Amino acid sequence: MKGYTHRENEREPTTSLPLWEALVTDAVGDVIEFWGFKRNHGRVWALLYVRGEPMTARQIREGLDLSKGAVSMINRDLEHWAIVERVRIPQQSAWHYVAEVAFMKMITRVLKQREGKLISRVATDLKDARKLAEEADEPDDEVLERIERMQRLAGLMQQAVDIFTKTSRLDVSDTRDLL
Amino acid sequence: MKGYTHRENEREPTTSLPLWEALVTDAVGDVIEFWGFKRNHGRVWALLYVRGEPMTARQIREGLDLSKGAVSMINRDLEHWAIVERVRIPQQSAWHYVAEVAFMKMITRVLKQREGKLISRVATDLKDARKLAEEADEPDDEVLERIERMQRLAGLMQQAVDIFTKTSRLDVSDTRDLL
DNA sequence: CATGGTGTTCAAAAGGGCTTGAACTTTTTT
DNA sequence: AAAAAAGTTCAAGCCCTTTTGAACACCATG
Repeated sequence: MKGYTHRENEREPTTSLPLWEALVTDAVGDVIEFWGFKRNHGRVWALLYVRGEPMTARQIREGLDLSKGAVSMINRDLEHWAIVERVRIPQQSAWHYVAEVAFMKMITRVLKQREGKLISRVATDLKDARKLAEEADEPDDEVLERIERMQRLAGLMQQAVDIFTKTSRLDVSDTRDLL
Repeated sequence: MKGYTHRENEREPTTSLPLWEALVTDAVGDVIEFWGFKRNHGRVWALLYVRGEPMTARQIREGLDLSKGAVSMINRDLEHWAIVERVRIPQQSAWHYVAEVAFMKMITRVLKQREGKLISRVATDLKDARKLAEEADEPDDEVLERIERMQRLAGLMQQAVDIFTKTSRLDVSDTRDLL
C-alpha cells in the first residue's frame, strides 16, 4: 500500500520458484512430514517430479532456498531410498537429479522397516517385564494378564501396519500408469 | 560402596517403580511416540493400566519422575481423549486416575482427525497449484498431468489411512475381551 | 474463613532434531 | 597437474517442541 509501483528491491532473488511450484512442493513436504520423514525430503522430490527434467543441486538449492550441505544430504537420502536418481547430462559438468516415481513404495518400505525394529524391541521388553513380574515376591495374576494383553496389542499393531502397507501398495499399483 | 549401610539420604527416593513396570511403561511410551504422540502420554496410560487401580497425580509423578505440571497437562490430554478417567475415592481428598481400555480406538481416532486436516489442506493447495499452472503463460500439459497424479496420490493416501484405521479397529474389537 | 493439600497455568529452560556454512575431498576442465 | 567447480562432512547454531517449577487458583476440612 505504500510505494510498490516498480519493483526495484535488490535482495531476495533467491526463492525463484513460481507460486504454483511452491504450493506443490510444500504440499508434498507436509505429506511426507506426516509420515515421519523430513519435510525437505518431500520438497526436493516434489520439485524434481513436477519439473520432470533433471536438475542440478544448485537449481534445487536456489529453488527451495536450502543450503549446499542440506541439498547434498537430502539427495543422498533420496538416492539411498531409490526415489531419486543421479544422472549425467552430456555437455554439463555437474550431476543432475531426477525423480523416480516409486513414491508410495518407498514410504511403505521405510515405514515398515522402522516399525519392524520398534515392534521387536517392544516385544522383547514386554516379554522381559512379564518374566520379571512372574518372578516377583507376590505375582499378581491380573497384572500378568494385563501385560499379556499389551503383548497381544503390540502384535495387532504390527499386523495393522502390515495390512496398511500392503493395501497402499496395491492401491498404487492399481494405478501404476498414474505415478 | 562407600557407606550405604543405613539409608538416610534425603534426596532421590523418586524413581520408585519396579523394573518390570518401567519396562512396560517405556515400551508403551515408545509405541505411542511412533504414532506421533508424546512418549509420556503413553507412559502414564501404561502405568495406570498395568497397575489396574486408581492412582493419584502424586503417585504418577513419583513413579515416572515427572514434574507436577507435566502430570497435570498429560492427564488433561488423556482425559480429553477419553482413555483416562478421573475418579473420586471415598475417604481420599485427591483425585485418582484410572485407565480406560479403548487404546487403539483413541489412537485411530486422533490419527484420522489429524490426517483429515492435512489431506484437505493438501488437496486445496494442489488444486490451487493446478489452476495457477493452467493460467500460466505457457501451460505445459505434462506438468498439469503430473500435478493431477499427485492429487490422485493424495486421495490414495487418505484411502490407505481409512482402511488402516478401520482394520485396526476391527482387529481390536475381535479381541474385545482382550483390551 | 484460614489452613493445608491438590490442581492448573505459563513463562522460562531444557532438550532434540534439522540446517547451516566453512573446511575439506573429489571430480572435471584446461 | 594446477585450477576451478562440484560435492561431502560435521561441529555449531538455530528453531521448535516439551518440560519444568514457581505462582496462582481451587477446593475440602477444621
